[in-house]
Amino acid sequence: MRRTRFDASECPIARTTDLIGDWWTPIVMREAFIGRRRFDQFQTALGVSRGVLTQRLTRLVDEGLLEKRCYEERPPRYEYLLTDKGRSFYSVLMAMWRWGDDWLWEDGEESALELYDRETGARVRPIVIDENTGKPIDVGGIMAGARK
Amino acid sequence: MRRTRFDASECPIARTTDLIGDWWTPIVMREAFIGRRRFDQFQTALGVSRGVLTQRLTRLVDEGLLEKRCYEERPPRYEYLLTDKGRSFYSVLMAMWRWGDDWLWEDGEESALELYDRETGARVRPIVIDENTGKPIDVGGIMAGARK
DNA sequence: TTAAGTGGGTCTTATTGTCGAACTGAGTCG
DNA sequence: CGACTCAGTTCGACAATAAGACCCACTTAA
Repeated sequence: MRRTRFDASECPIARTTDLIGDWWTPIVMREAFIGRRRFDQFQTALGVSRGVLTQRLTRLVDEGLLEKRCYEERPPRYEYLLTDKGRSFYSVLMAMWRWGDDWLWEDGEESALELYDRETGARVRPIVIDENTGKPIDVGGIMAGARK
Repeated sequence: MRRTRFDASECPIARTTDLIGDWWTPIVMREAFIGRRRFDQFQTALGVSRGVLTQRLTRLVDEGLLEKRCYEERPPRYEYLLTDKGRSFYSVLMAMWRWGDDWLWEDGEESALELYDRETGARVRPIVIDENTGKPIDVGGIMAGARK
């Protein structure tokens, strides 16, 4: 049986899950944000099987998060660049970072990595708020409903 | 071969991926936020195979996002409740919502669902910012580095 | 001019994961 | 008694992942 697809769901969470729910995919995107571009850069950085990497990069290109560009004709060489859609996915990774950093280390243990502002060097802590009111998002205060 | 695990990675994104990278898992969490509690509520709402649902709920309990509680002794009946860790995962789902809503509908088409403030009824648009400066998170401005 | 190397993949085999449906089992209801 | 409910477990078929071998177009070094 084919794995259940969510890409035609009404729910944005489900559609996003369909795209990034493949094993490795969020981590491939992370590497793209770090600046990796070429197949072998991804492959050696991640140690992922070449077959899986091919499938993931191809899907991310198909979905428009990455763009495959030939940067050299002879011999033919390609690179994978972030598109606007791909770049804006950074928010999701940052939300994942924050939650993972807050909850996925044992008490006493601390994650070794932190986020910094490239200009000021200040520590950055991602948080999800409502763009309109500036209030933090919390479970109780929000509901989903039909578009008015 | 066993699927590659990221739960011991140094990177919070990778650890989060390990947890929610299972097919169905983010959607099970979504249902928990909607208020589902019992096995059959999840199962009929989602149509997921019962075996997979069992595995997902068990893992979410093991990882501390849900708590399994017996709410009736005779006959024995259980419910799955969000813990603090689970509730705080809402941010990640909201970031996924926003990105999916922005990018996963064709031009001209619009998603049918929106988020509303439960009190004011105003539309809510999640956005990820830096908690310290209030500035939106963007790719260029941030770097990851060793904890100082 | 052949040998080794590089970038970007494909192919194969073995193992895991997922799907759908049927089955189990404790307990309740009529 | 038989039917029904909740909360799962079990099963066989099919899909996805891992690891590594292989391939091909070119380039560089000997």
